Formats: sequence, structure tokens, C-alpha cells
Amino acid sequence: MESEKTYLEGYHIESYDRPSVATDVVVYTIRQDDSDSFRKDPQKKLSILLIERGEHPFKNKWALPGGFVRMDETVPEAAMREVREETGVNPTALVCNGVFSNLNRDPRGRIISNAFTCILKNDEKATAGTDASNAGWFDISFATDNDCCVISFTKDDITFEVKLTKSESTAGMTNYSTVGESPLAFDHAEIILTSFLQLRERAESFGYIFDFLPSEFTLAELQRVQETLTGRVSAAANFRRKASEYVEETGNMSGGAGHRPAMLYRKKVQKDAE
Amino acid sequence: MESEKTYLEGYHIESYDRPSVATDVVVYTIRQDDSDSFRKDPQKKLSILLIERGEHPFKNKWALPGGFVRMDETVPEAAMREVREETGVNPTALVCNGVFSNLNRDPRGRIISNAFTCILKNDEKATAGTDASNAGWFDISFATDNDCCVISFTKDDITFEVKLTKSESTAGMTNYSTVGESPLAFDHAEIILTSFLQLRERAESFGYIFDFLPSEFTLAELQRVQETLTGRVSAAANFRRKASEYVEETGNMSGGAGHRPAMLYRKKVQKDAE
DNA sequence: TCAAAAGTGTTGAGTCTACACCCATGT
DNA sequence: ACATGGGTGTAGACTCAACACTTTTGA
Repeated sequence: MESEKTYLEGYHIESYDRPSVATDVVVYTIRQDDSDSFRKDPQKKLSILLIERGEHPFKNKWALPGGFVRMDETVPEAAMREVREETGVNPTALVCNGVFSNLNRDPRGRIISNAFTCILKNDEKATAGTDASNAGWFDISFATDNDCCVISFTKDDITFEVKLTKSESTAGMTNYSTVGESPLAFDHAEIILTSFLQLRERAESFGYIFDFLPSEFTLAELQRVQETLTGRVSAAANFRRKASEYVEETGNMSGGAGHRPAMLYRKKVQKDAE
Repeated sequence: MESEKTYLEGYHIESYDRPSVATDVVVYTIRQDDSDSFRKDPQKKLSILLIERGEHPFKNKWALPGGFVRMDETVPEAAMREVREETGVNPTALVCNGVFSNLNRDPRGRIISNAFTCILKNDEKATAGTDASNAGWFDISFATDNDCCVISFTKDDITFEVKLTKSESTAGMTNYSTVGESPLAFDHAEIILTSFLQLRERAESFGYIFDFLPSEFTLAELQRVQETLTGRVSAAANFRRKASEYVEETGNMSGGAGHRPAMLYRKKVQKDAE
């Protein structure tokens, strides 16, 4: 009987026809408008990182950072590498959000993409757009509906929209498809929407929102993050009580902001209680 | 300037080194013990489908159904095909739950697996294990803890356990690794755990539980499914009130069960309310 | 008859929302 | 001084777990 060793010696993986594997990353951060008053907390905006493609296919269209997975790295490692290459910063949160594998999603051939969501702290100096490149942060907003969604992108004077509709594909999996020609390369509009819906859902229950902030933060900052992501505002007094379950005091205080200083908090490590 | 067409003609995707792409599917169904009393509702058990490998690598070990993604199908389609080949039944729910891409997860070479969770209705006659084959349904139970989990598998007189511990890999992604040698092939124990944790979390909020049942069901049946998945029992009166949000009456009644007949319900189509 | 499930009602504890109110700060 | 956010308190609405109780069936 053939041993596993002999079997493996006779096995040549290269001789099989197979798709290529890429990864695309939706990188989020939260940025501020310029403040109109020295006191007033500036409005926060959710932004994502896009790259203007310099090469075919989809030359001159905006696309998510991403690329092929190398033989010596895992898929999340590849995603990390892409983010680092584009921003110079290590992401704090990296979350897988699905495989995109439509047969014609890439004109170069059969390429499967594993999509990731990634969050950068807003105090990190992400260098996107500064180095030679064609990369930049777009403010993004989502108008969601029962079975339809419009995403708007804005960066300086560039602005565009994508409309997507919900459809059911294989065995109850919902996915979204772009209506009309996409201003984005590949199926990246669909990837962005899938990613955002997950992010928003989690944000309601205090998931991922800490990843947008430095390790010490005020409750108001945390509330701004949640509100920016969910699009819903809540009374500060009530937010404070809900959040208390997830945070602990550091003892340090904020200051210099033209109003009463606030306690700085840190994320509390959760124990799944019984 | 080179056109996209010219570019694509000169692009040869086959000439790049690349991983292979597989998919593995965790197929769940709920089965019953034989009843001891004609009246009593038999105990329900969560089961998953495993295949005994007839070939290297991991010959004679139990593994998830799965295989390579073909060039003419999407990844979820490949997952569907695998399930259909093994059970003869079309799954109702198919959910992506991550990429498994450790460099050494498969001794044949660099193979990335996209894992799916799949649910079969318990009235479907899944043929697993009957046709020539070495496939079968294992009752499965999970003992979860803060950072550790033991999974037990039972089928007739075959029984084994796997222990896994939580660890943090890339940028805050949690994943699990098997302690000691796994009784399962590849990293399938880790895939099963990841899948189950998602399933259980969703089941608490009435996600996926309908996929285990036929289109018309009693509230008690629905409650059994939820309890089987979450491991928590709730008072029938309270369950009934919570579930009412997700179901609607059909007008039909169950009967012939040695006790008062129950209204049959169906899943209500949700509208995301404002 | 009776065990078992179907189904309704109620009570008390806890949670959430909205709002009123006072505090501390930098310009 | 004062606008602005920090922070506490509370009344009323709502939610939820627990449990008592009645109904209906097939053997």
C-alpha cells in the first residue's frame, strides 16, 4: 500500500488548472472637518482609502487597495501588507468579510478575492496620497433601504455615487450588484457595501468602535465614532450608561478644549460571563 | 498608449505562481433520538457531516466535505456542489465563514480554503453514509470556555474529541488552534469551531434557526432548534412571545402527537423598519 | 384518566429614553 | 460672560424572566 510520503512525491499541484487568489481591503478611518468654533467638536466623517489605478485593467478608475496573495504569506498577512504599503501604518482591526468569486469579476482571468475590513486609528498619520501616488481618503456615506443602497464618495472636488440592489444568489446568500456602470474598478462597490453593512451592524453593539480611537479616549469621542458609523444619534447621558459596560477609567483627564475636562477611558477586556 | 485590449492579450495569468483554492463545508442538521414515550418530544441533537478520507493525505481520518474550486464555478457554487454530491440534497442556507490559509495546512502544497456553513432541513432525506461511502452524520457538542473549547463527535460507537485554544493572529483577528494531534484531517477542527461559534451567535437572535425546519412548523419545534444550538433553555411562554416577531400563522394545525394540536407558523419576511 | 404539550395571563425586576439639571473650562 | 461639552438624577415606558394556570389531545 502506498504511503502518504510516496503519494505526496507523486502529487504535482502545479499541474491542475486553478484560479488566482487576491485580497482587497476596505480601510476605514474617521476624519474631522475643520472646526468653525474653537469650542465646538468638529463633525466626524467616515472615510475609506481608494487607489487610482495606473495600469490596466480599469486604468484610471478608483479601486480598493489589494493584490495577489503571495506563496509565503497567509491571506490576512497579504491584506496587512497591502495596507502597510499604501498607508505606512499597521492596522488595528482586520476582519474577513467574504469571498468574491464571480467568474467575470476580473478581465485578466479567473481571480478570486477575499475581502477584508480594516480600521485605522484616527491619530495615526496615514500617508495615503502623499507618496508619489494616486491614493486618497474619500469621505463615504451610505443611504440604505430595504433592497437598495446608494454609496457616495467625496474627496476634494471629486465626487461619485454607486447604486446597488440586493439579490439572492446561492442558497439564501444575499449579495449586492451594482446598477449600471460602476465608477469603481472590478466589483469593489459590492465589496465596500458588504464590508460596511457588517461594520455598521457590529458598531451598534460596541464592536470595532474602539479600533478607531487611541488607547485612551473620552466617552464623547467613543460616542461620535458610534454615531458616525450607525448614522443614529443618542443622548449623551444614555450612551454613557450603555458604554460603561465596555470601558474602564484610566484616571487620566483630557483638557485644553474650552470646556470641562473629561475622564479618559480605555477598553475593558471582556470576559464572557456565565 | 496601450489599450486595455492589448494589455489583456499580453497578460498570462498562468505564468504566475499561485496558491490553489479549495472550499470546505460544515453541514449541519438536527436529528432526534428515539423517543421513550409516545407523547414525549424526543431529544434533538446537532449533527455535522464528516467524510472518511479514502486517499492521502490524512488517509482514514475524518474530514469535512470539500474540494477544489473549479474554473467554471464560484466558490459558493463549489460548496453547494460538494454538499449535493455527498448528501443528494440542496442546502437551504449557505454562509461564508472565513478563509483558512496557514502555509502548512495541507501537505500537498499551498492550498487556501474558504469555509462555508450549510444547513439542511431535518425532514430532508440526506443520503450521507448510505451510498458506498464512508460519509456519516456525527452528533456534535461543544464545551466552550473563555479561551478554550472542546468539541466531541459521536457516531454509533465511534467517538472522539478535539481541544482548541483561542489565540490572536494578525491584527486582532482571533482564531483557534488545535491542541495536540487532531483526530480530524487538515485544520478542519478549527473550521468547525469557527463555523459553530457564528451559528450559535446568530441563533440567539433568531438567525438561521428557520433553515433547520420545513416551511411550516410549530413554535415548540422552533424553540427546540434554538435551544439545541445555543445550549440554553427558555420558558415556552417567553419564547413564544419573542418568536412572534419573526413568524406568522399559516392557519394550519399540527396533530396526531398525543397532546393538544399546535398552530403551524411560517417565517415572516422581515422589513428593516425605521 | 392522564401525561405532555399548547397557549394565556400576571407580577416584579430590570432596562431604556427623554429630559432636567448642575459642573468646569478657555477664550 | 458664555458657549460647549462633562456628568448625575429621575419618571414613565418598555422588556423580560419566572411562574401559575387553563386547554386539548391520543393512547
